[in-house]
Amino acid sequence: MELGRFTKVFKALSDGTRLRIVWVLDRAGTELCVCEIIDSLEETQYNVSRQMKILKEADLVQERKEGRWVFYSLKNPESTFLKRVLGSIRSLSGDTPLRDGERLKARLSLRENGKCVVGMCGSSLTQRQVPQEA
Amino acid sequence: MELGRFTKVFKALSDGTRLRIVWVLDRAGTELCVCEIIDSLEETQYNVSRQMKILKEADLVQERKEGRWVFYSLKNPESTFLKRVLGSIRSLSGDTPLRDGERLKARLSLRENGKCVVGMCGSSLTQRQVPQEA
DNA sequence: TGCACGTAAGCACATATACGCATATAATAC
DNA sequence: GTATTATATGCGTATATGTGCTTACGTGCA
Repeated sequence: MELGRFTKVFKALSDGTRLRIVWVLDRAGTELCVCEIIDSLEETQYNVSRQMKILKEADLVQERKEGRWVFYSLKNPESTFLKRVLGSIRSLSGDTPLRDGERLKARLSLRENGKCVVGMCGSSLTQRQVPQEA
Repeated sequence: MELGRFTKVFKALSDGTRLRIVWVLDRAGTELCVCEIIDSLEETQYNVSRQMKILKEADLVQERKEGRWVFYSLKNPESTFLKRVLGSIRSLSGDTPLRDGERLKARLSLRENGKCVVGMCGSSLTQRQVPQEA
């Protein structure tokens, strides 16, 4: 497997926001609506959207469109390399992922018939205000 | 394990030169003298030296000084995370690592009593000229 | 047709990164 | 001492990256 493929993947994972997204996707086990990721991380809409694009270009996630909604999921790792890398992320812990996981769980409980039915923040916010960092 | 630790490691591995260095160190199985790394990668002295510093700051390698020589080796992975990540790099292949490995082997054969005794390039070059890329 | 909403993209800017070059540091040799 | 050798560092610069803000796109609904 080529050098460029490796560096691309590592680069995609070298950012905190993207790492959290991958972690949450892995944790969820299913595809997630963008708004669910936004609410889980308490990040801005445009930032999450941007990072999703980078993760997609690194071939780490795939998207599925359904009406206005876009669902993202981890791509099935086609190589030992990706299996190991994704596996490594599972040992991620600490305050931030912990809270992300809790918010993810809360967001997922709002689903109906396993589908996302609410927008961002579970309310009518279009843009998020600055999230409080730990 | 903290988010920052993860991103730092991934960032350190997101560069082609550094990835090749880690791969060569892993491949060698022993500590390598800086000049052996330089000759294996056919990279400039200052560039390799710089990347070693970054890898050291990411806690991926350790150094041991002996007179004028400095030997670098992979740190023993203290976590599952690092074990998996380093394991993932082992599946690296392609032209560049292949050639790096061949040059490494050639360079290691110049050792005496398991020690590096020649300088860079096996000759008297102080600075390397531009390496030809594939 | 027009509006609302989920998502993506463009622009601006501050910061980080990679890398060539020259030079510095440190240890050995003469 | 000076010279030589192995390695490290500082400077300059081109390019990449992260992120806030605004705006555009696309779909569904009144």
